[in-house]
Amino acid sequence: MMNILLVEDDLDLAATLVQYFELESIQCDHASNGLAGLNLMQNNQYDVLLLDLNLPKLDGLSVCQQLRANGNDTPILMLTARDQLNDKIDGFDAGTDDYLIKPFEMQELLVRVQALSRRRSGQSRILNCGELTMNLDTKTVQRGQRELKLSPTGWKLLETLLRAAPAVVSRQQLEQALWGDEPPDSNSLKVHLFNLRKAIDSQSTAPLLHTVPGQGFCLKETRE
Amino acid sequence: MMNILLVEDDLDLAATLVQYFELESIQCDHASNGLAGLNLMQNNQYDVLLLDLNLPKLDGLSVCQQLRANGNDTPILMLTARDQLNDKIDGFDAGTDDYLIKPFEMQELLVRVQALSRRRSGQSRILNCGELTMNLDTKTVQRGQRELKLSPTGWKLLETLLRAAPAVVSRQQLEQALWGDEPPDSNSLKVHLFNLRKAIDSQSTAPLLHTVPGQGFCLKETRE
DNA sequence: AATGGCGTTAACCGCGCGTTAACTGCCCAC
DNA sequence: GTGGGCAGTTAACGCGCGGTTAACGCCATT
Repeated sequence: MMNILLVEDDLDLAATLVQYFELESIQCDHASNGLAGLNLMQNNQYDVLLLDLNLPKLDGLSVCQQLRANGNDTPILMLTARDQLNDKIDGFDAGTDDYLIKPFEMQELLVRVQALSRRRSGQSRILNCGELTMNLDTKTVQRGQRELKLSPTGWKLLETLLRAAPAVVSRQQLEQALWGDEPPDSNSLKVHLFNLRKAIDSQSTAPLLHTVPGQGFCLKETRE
Repeated sequence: MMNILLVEDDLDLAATLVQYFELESIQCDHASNGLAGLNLMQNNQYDVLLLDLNLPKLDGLSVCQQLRANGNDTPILMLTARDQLNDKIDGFDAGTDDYLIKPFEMQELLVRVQALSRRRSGQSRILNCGELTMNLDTKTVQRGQRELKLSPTGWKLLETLLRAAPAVVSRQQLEQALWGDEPPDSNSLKVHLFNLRKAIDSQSTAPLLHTVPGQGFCLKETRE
């Protein structure tokens, strides 16, 4: 069962689309502004994101950029009334995967959504690094055979690190991923990282979570 | 460097496209019929496949189906003169990732190709000079096989030198890069450069970091 | 009302890193 | 031969970053 998110401020259109998708047995959530959409994306797992370009609170391009900055690589299909080529280019630069000009035919939207989701679903919904594996479906994390218990923030933290691995993720990026634009004042991130370390690395010989001084943190196997 | 395959029987159009891609430094192979295209696909590794729908010997849809049946999941962008919705649906059913209707603008083709290839491979960002390589994602630096350990400032210093290499960078520019408009009073830069030298060049025969008296510093391979 | 999980906050600590100053060695001018 | 300037080298100091711990408060569950 496919599960997608539609972010669209035209409520009539939104209702029509949601209904149409239901007929095709596609579960379609809906947000009517950019901020709400971003929130839903951060707290749920969707197969495809349908994103209007002109949105209240936060426009589609910004939503797209923020998601990508957070390491979210859900396929994004942009909807727009403007058929200017420049907009398309901006969209692709922001990390969009496809584009559709209003007005469009429902059938075409459907096949494009299916194409995007198909490409995605080829990839397994399992993230891993070394002997560490995170299953996005069952929401479980294992180090080797041992199953780890993580708090919600610990989970999100690990997920963003895993998606980026073995690249380094800066403090700023991590804060952005955890709290959006309003990070708490103090060293909360430090504590969460400490707890995550305890969960992941404490009972093992070789640590996976490394700090790169002045740069950030990364997950990496150290072999030698 | 991106590497794509174009399967197109209109030789004029094909020539134009290949040329255009070259301007964008995209390597573009060409086949003029379906069978030849299939052969090339099976013997090479491409980032994206541009596929015309109407082709001699074997039409685009069949090529697409055969590739997918063989487990090849290279992103496919279909080109076609017919803009019938039914064709699109057939295309997506066969495993196509995107669609473009002739005539199209080159620029649009370009961004769509880039979007497809981007999704496929997260290309890592790397700077290098001689046997020195700096990976901006994993924040690691290697000289040959040996991995180097740098302090945050050492890193920044090396990065600005690498970006400029093999050009000379003045003291002032380096100070600007490290501290912005308020450089520390004394010979801090000298010390950092000394440490950087120690990290990069100490265990090697040929130094890479050179000082140009009265001018500044540069990274350069000295071959003689 | 009591409990426990979880996120935030503050305080503390050790050490790495950056800064600083002082010194050396070299080249060139006089 | 002598002095000044420039680049390289070394060691000491002190701050701040990152790690660690404990306490507090919120919320949900019972």
